[in-house]
Amino acid sequence: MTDAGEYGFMLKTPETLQWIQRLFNDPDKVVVFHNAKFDLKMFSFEGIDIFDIKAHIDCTLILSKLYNMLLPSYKLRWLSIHFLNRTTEDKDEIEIWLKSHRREFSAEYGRPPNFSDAPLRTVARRAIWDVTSTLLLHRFMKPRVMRASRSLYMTERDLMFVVVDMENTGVEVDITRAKQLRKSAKKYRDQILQDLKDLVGDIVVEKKKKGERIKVEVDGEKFNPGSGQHLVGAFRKLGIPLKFKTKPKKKKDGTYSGGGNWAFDEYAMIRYVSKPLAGIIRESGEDGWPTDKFYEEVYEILQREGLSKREPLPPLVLKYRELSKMVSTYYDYIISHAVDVYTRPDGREVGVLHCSFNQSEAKTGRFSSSSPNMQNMPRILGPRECFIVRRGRRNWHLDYEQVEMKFFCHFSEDDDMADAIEDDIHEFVASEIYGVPRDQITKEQRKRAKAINFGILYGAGPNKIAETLTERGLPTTNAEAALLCARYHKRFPSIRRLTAQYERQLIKDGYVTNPFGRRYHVPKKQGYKILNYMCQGTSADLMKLSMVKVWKYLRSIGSAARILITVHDELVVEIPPCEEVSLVPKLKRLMEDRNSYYVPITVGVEVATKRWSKKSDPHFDLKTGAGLN
DNA sequence: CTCTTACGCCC
DNA sequence: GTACGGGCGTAAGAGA
Repeated sequence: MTDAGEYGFMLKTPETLQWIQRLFNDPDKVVVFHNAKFDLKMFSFEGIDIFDIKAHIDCTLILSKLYNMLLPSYKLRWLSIHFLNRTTEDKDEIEIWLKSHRREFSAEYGRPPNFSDAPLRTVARRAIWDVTSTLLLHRFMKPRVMRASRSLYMTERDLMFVVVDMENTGVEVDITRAKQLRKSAKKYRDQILQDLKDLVGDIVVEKKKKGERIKVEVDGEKFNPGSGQHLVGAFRKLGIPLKFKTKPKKKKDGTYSGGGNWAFDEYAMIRYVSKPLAGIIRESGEDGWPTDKFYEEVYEILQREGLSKREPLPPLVLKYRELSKMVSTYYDYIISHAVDVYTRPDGREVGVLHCSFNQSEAKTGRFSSSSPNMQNMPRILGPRECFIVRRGRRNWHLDYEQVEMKFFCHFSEDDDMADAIEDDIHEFVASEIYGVPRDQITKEQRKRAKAINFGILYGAGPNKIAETLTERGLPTTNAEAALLCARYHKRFPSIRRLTAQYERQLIKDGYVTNPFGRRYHVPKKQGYKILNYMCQGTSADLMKLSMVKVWKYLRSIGSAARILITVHDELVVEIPPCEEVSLVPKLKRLMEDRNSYYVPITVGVEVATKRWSKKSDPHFDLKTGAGLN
């Protein structure tokens, strides 16, 4: 579809690809996509050099997200109906076709059908409706977003190419290691399962059927620690009175649902066992004990303290869950999704994992990551060991230090807090709210102050702060937390002034704007979220800008270094050793901003030489350059 | 097969 | 008197 109203539908052929190439080479053209990243990726797979496009590429998905982050849907269909008053059939013809042909198609071709398998007429009709909508949506969104958030949109637009490049690069994985870890995790998982079966035996399980409760006997061999219902049966059989229920959970739309079932999460389990075992659960989690140590320790405590035979149930269930998760979420996934797999001369099987990064999913402006999610890899347990550094490269982790807390200082403009952020903000706040000199602050006091700092950043109230602390093993009453919060606000009055100011802006305009021009439309009832949106979102936009800067710089000098992943305030770049000396300090400077804000925004640098780890290499000193090459 | 619920990991 | 922010993925269960 063009501005002149011409439209058409093309099949993928060498000729049409050439046509696309010519279009991309024309600096006078503006080419619009809804979710351009997807199309750019497709084109790059077809051999088109998307990083050298002369035309101006726009994305209506990104535009719509910037226009308003709170819309119930960002599908072309919804946006068109809502903003363009376009009409459409109630049903999605292609979706219907896919659904009704799934079985028969899979039987014939051995895979489920996709878009391009649908009848040409259906596909063409839908495609034309889509491109027409996209162009009209562009006419609506572009001027509005350019008025409100011009430079931000330009960053997001450049960022699309960075993301495609990053995803196409992928990360190298050590499949041999993943298989070893999976084997070991399965071994312990099965051993623990056997222990649990022996401990629990046959149980009676309550199931629901059409609103009625039905009792079913479950053979000991069929016991499943992953089932809440089975756990209820097991606890009853072993004579452990059930005490704790799940609480309603907040859903994405802000409403609450769920809750009321018997809870078996870690905190509940800790409260079901005696003190020594609870200690083991906590300590093993904090220090990342190996499974065998945990296992032996549980039984040793049982002996030593002469505890009841049923006591290992909760810790073993926790460990079973953890190991199951490791196997299914991480090891299985890595092993089955690695591509370009080959065996290195040293006998190790390695491959590449191409995960995806979504630059316009999170409301605040942050990236999200999926398939697999690289942003929630456990920090202490096995999975990170599976990610390795490419031969002839080292991975440099550049991370913004305390960046959200720094923007918090920036917005609140509290001089004392700004001074403390570069040292130890939690200790400083502890000293202020406890009225104790900084060198006399205890670990507990600092921990509570830290919880308050983050709690206030996240919009929590005293009760929630008390609850969080208690769950984390530092019992705190509501009154205690309320007192500390009150002292906090008395000592740092600018925080309340700031939130009040945000609330006023919200009432006046319906949104609040961050320093990069990103607007946060927030329901008036949820004003407590704004402070967090501002801190989290400003950090995110700074990172996005940095990624574009870094990527452009690397290209401009023809560097072989590549951006691998981003984890919110951290950027991982793989660099050939010969470039390190000049590049690392340069990237650090590119990312840092020591002047624009109330406090200097600085970047910490760490290097990983073999595996994915933030641990510094003790043989490398950035300042002296010792250890290079 | 799809939805909800519970759980748990990350910043 | 209110109320911790932002994500993703898995398994189990229930209803269709």
